[in-house]
Amino acid sequence: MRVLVVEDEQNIAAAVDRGLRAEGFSVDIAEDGAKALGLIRHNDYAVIVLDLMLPGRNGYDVCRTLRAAGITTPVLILTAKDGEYDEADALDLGADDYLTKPFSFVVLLARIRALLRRSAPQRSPVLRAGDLWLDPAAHRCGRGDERLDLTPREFGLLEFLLRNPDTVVSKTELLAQVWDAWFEGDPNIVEVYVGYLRRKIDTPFGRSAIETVRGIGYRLDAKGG
Amino acid sequence: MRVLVVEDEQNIAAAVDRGLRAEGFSVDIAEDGAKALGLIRHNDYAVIVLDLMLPGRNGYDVCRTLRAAGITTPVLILTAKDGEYDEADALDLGADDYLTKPFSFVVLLARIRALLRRSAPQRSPVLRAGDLWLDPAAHRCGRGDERLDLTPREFGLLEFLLRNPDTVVSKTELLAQVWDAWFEGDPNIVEVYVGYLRRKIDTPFGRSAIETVRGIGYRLDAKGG
DNA sequence: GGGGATCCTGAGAGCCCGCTGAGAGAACCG
DNA sequence: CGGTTCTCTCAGCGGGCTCTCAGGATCCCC
Repeated sequence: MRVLVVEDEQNIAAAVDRGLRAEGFSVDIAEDGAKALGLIRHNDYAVIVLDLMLPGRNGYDVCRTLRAAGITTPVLILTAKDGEYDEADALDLGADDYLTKPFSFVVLLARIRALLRRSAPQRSPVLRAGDLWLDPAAHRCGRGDERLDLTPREFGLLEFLLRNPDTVVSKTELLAQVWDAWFEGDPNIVEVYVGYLRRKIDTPFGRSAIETVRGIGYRLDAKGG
Repeated sequence: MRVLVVEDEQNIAAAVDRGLRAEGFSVDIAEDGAKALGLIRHNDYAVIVLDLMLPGRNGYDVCRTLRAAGITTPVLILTAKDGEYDEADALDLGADDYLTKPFSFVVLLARIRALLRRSAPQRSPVLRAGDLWLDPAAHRCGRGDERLDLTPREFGLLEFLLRNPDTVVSKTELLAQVWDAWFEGDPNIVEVYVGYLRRKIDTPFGRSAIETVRGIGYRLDAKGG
């Protein structure tokens, strides 16, 4: 679940970044409107959080441009109370929701979740592979009756695998989708986390839902192993 | 497209029945859990709409029982807001989606459609030559029902041959396509790997899908040998 | 039928790939 | 501010895969 945050104030951007990641989102940050539009063109975001006050092309521009391009990704606008544009304007721009600075992170998170719920009418709450299940909305998962306790990163990894059952996904793809789009680290991190996951969802049950395809990547068995 | 509605309240059952029929579904109604399980055992439903509050065996029981029996039919649970079980529980039971009463028929219909879309198998194009098959996305292959265990290089070779059935491909071409474009080694490697492949896909089955065209290259028989 | 070219195959060496344990650093929580 | 959790790095290891090589088998042409 990827979110784009368009915000030039470093501290706000960093805080939102951290918070959303902790909730299992994959976050990209853009400091100005031009960069934002570039990212939007090449990526498929679930939600865009957009500050109106930006250097260069402002949020107003960005929102109009992407709507004109036929992109319907939900946009949540951040406005300063004393800003040039007020809350009412935000909705006219094509935004789906707005939030006035300063805001609490909890509220932001709630609004984002609301947008996600709203924008995904074809939402299918529970992903399944055999008796293995995961509910993205409730942020829970389990095997049969047994609940599984996963860290955010493990959860994101399992969610992505469950969305692509019986398909081999490469480590590069996993890095891009579950980690960052331009992750520059050691792909070994994927192996490490697949290992963690296996020790939670497979080993205790004597199953093997996650298969290694040597030289290619990993595959989640649609029957749960 | 058959739907089972498990609901004891006559007026709700009748309304849902009427509505779904108008949308082209074939509908069965069960007033209690026991009847529901009986119907499920003998019929193949596309979706099951299940009220949790039932006389006798309740929805909780029904859902767990059919999941335990390995039935993966999508289940949409109806819960009363003040009920014994809440929405969150529904997911643990093995349900795929839930809806809180009272609900509008439009919403119910949308949710059912979503479940149908998701349970529809997203088929990836599978390459075939007779009973020999290879699924590039899942990275699996086999002969008939029997699964074949190939190494990455063997898999790549077979995939390329299957993409060019009944065509003679030279060793140089295979080296360029399956190995590196600028492969500088001994072309004998192709012979070696064709040998490996034959011992896995042909010899055990008494077939000969891969033919040698002396002086030219190899050809894969489109009928699988 | 002989001889050369081509193909097949068994054995084995090296190495790449993926797995895992240990641990550092950062974030979070009381 | 101390403890805990989570993320990520690193290095070692073990196994299987890739590839080389050489000798034998097969084919084709003269």
